[in-house]
Amino acid sequence: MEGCYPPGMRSYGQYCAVAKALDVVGDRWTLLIVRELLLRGGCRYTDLQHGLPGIATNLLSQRLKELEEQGLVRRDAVPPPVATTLYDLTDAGRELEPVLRALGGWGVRFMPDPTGNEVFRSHWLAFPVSQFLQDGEPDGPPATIEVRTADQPVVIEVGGGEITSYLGTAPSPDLVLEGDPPMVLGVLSSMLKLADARQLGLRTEGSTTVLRRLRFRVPT
Amino acid sequence: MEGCYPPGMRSYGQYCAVAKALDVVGDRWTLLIVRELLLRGGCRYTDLQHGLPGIATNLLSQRLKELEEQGLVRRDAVPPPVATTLYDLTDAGRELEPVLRALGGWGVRFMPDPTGNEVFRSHWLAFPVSQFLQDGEPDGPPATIEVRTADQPVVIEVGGGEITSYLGTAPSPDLVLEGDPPMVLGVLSSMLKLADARQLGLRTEGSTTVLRRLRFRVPT
DNA sequence: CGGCATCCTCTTTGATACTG
DNA sequence: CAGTATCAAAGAGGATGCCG
Repeated sequence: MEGCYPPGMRSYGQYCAVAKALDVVGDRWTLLIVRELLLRGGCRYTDLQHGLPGIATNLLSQRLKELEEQGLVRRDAVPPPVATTLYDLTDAGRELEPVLRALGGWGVRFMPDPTGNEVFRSHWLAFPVSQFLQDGEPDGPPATIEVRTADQPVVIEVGGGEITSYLGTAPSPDLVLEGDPPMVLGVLSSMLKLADARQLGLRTEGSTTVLRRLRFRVPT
Repeated sequence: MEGCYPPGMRSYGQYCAVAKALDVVGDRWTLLIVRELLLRGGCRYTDLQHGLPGIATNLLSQRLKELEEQGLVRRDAVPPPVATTLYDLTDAGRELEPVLRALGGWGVRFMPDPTGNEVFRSHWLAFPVSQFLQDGEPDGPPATIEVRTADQPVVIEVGGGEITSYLGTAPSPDLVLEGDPPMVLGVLSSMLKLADARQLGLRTEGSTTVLRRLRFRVPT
């Protein structure tokens, strides 16, 4: 039942769009590599390794090769003095974003009960923040939240009805949240009350009133 | 890096909604099983085997067990005289439909170039028909197309701006299309001209004017 | 260092055969 | 019909080695 395009390529052999999509991106780690490239844009091999804790290095290199052959990933050689190669998505690869958003939207149901020994990377916040959080007071003044919860600080900007996030620090944030990822997520999504979170070890600096502007909504 | 919920369960160990979703539905065949259950509703083990050509029976039984443990699939015992067990999705499982639609929407790009030795099942048409086809003449009279391309005939009903499909035969269809799946898909999506398709072996009965009402559109 | 390739072990998959 | 049992082959995970 192997369509067997190149030898070693395993296909479901079904004339169905879902099966054909899974032929290309259904292998283990593949969609997470796409997630990394979507969130980071062009980046180096080592950056990918950092964003994919647990992946074996040979597997990452193999997947990148396959993705390049399938036309989802492009490999750009950056000339000296940088002298490295950057990996980035092609248009076809970038068009997987709705798939990742749908998967993430379905997967949020598992976020409230973390196993405790899971890894977290700050830039993973970008998807949920833009997908699930809304500014409940579009006419309110702009406000910034700095989140310190993992490898790098993240800034969340609220204002004019929009919510954006980026890696970095804010010069004078209205609020600083510091604590482990499930707690920070819980507070941002209003699923955890601030008082409870503080009992569990959340540290805050500044005014927490901005949190009341955040509206959590899983798109239907 | 194993979250290791039950022993044998392989997790990415990442506190990320996408990774958590893939922990549950990222294994080989899992999403195709969900596709079958979405398209068929409650059905028997053997029906699933028929809709999943190529799956090993032990793997199907194992996946169903896992899906049941994860709360995506329910197993209903039907009492005699039928005396069988039906598999069906729970609400959580059914909520994967947007994921499958996104995957299918991305995967249609591979449909124009079939490898030739792929399997096709008629009920797989239901997703693409409802997702990609629109009735371009909502004020036109109702019309029916009967498609004979695989294991069972399929009826496509066009009318009032809506397009629906179901397995079965129409008493007096306006048009009958008979040929292999890529050709029928090509004609339905207007990617293949009727004259060309006929040269390639497409057989038709009745009036083909209804085809001009069908609008193919990949949702953005 | 960054960017892999190799080697080895362990797990998962696939094909087939068999059972209540 | 609805699975379980068995076994070979493929793939994943981990450690380490190589090379500019």
